[in-house]
Amino acid sequence: MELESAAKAFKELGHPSRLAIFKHLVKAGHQGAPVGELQQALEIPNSTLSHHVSALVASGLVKQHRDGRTLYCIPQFEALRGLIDFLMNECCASDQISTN
Amino acid sequence: MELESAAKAFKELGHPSRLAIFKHLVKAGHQGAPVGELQQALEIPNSTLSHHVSALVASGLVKQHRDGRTLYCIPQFEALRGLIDFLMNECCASDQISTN
DNA sequence: ACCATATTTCTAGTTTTATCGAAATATATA
DNA sequence: TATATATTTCGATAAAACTAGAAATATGGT
Repeated sequence: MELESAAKAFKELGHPSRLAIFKHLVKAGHQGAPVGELQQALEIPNSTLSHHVSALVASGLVKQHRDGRTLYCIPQFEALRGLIDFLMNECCASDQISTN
Repeated sequence: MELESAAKAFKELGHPSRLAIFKHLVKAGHQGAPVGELQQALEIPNSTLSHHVSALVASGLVKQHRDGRTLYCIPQFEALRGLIDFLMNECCASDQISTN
């Protein structure tokens, strides 16, 4: 993963609401959760939430999938994995961090 | 690590210059690198660089240690580890991410 | 004391982000 | 087609972040 796109993803996770959104989605698992569920859980106004979700989608951390009236937000575990790898590989002196 | 402080750290890593700074420091190892070295390596104006470094210090990702006229920036591997753990523990559905 | 080096603080202009009510769009159902 | 539900887009404002030149501070050497 390149520095630019890693920075972009970190930036999106760098907002408490968006980090909470992403966390919620990850906990929900591979099927994700509807926007409405996020709204109830986090109590953020519709329009504000929508912008935050859009930002996460733009960064590649989330994708969306409509099922009828419900729009599911699906966390992208590959992208998350990419970030973890970035922190571990690109950002670590080899002897500084162990995995245990 | 709490969500608020994780978000704060992610936010700081969410800027290309700061992520590059942090990466440089990590590569330099536990002794870190002087501000001046960062300046030469990244070609960012003094004052701008200084603000970025301050932001990293404020987030806990970097500490500083003066040696004569030289101010060393020391990456905080504990904090980095905390972020990796946050992504792996708080943000992962147990069966989604493996360590290999 | 003076000068050079290293880095920060001041100041100010520009750009980006955050926020959210209200209106609009999309889909489903009666 | 009328109505309800789910979500986004519009529009406008406020707040925060980015940038960098110039001046200031800190330290060390002569």
